[in-house]
Amino acid sequence: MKKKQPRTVLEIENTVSLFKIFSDLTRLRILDLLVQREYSVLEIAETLDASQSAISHQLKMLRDLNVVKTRKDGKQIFYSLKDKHIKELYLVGFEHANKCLD
Amino acid sequence: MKKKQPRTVLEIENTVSLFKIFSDLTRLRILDLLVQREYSVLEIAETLDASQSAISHQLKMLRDLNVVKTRKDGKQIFYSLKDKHIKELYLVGFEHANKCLD
DNA sequence: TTGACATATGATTGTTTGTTCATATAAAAT
DNA sequence: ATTTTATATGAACAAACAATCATATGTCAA
Repeated sequence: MKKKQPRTVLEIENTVSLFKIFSDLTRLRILDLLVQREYSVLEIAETLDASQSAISHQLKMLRDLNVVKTRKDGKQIFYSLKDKHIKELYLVGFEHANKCLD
Repeated sequence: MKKKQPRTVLEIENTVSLFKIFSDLTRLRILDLLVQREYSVLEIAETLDASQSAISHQLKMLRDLNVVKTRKDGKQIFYSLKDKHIKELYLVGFEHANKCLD
C-alpha cells in the first residue's frame, strides 16, 4: 500500500527541522567527518581549522537535536553519529547536489 | 566501482546550498504543493494563507536557484518543479523526518 | 594542590534571512 | 482609456543564527 498523500503542516515542520541541521557549512563538515568515524572536539576543530568554541557550540546543538552521541575518555569527549538516518540523508543530499549539478 | 571517499569543501558547500532550499517552512510548503502539480502565485498564497509578496519573493529565490520553472498564461504565472531531483530529496527527507522520528 | 589540558557555555556582535509595505509592471476587462 | 487583476521587486525592519571572547568546569599529571 502507498503512503497517504496529504502531508500536514506539522510533518512539514519536522522536515524543515531536519533539513536545517544540514544547512550550515560548519555543521555539515562536522557531520562529514562523523560519517567516517568518531572524533574528539579538538580533532574536529583542528581538521576544520575552526575554533574550539565554535565547534563545541555546534556539537551542543547537534547533541540537543539528537543527532550525535558522546563517549567520554579521560579529558576527551568523542562524538559520533547516533544512527544512520542522518548519514543516509546526508549522502543522498550530497549525491543530488553534486552528481545532479544544474 | 565505489565512489571516491574524500569529499571536498566545495562539494560540501554545494550540499549546504541544496539543503538550505529546504530549510524554511514557507519554501518547503510551496515545494510540497508543487510536488503534486503546478500552481499560480495566488493559488499558493491562498492555500498557505500567506501574502502574495512573501510567496513571490520565495518563488523568485526558487527560480534563481533553478528549482522551479514558470509558465505564463494571460495574467497568471504558473510555477512547477524543474526536475525530479528536488522532489526526490524532499520525499526522502520527509520520510526520514517523520517515519524515523526520534 | 597547582598547573596544564579538554570541553562547555553565557554574553555580545555581526550577518543572514524572511516578511511587510509600498510601488512598479503588465495583461485583461469594462 | 481607465480600472481591475496578477505578479514582481526594492527598501526597511525584525528575528534567527553563528562566531568570538571571556570564563567556567572538569580531569589528569607533576
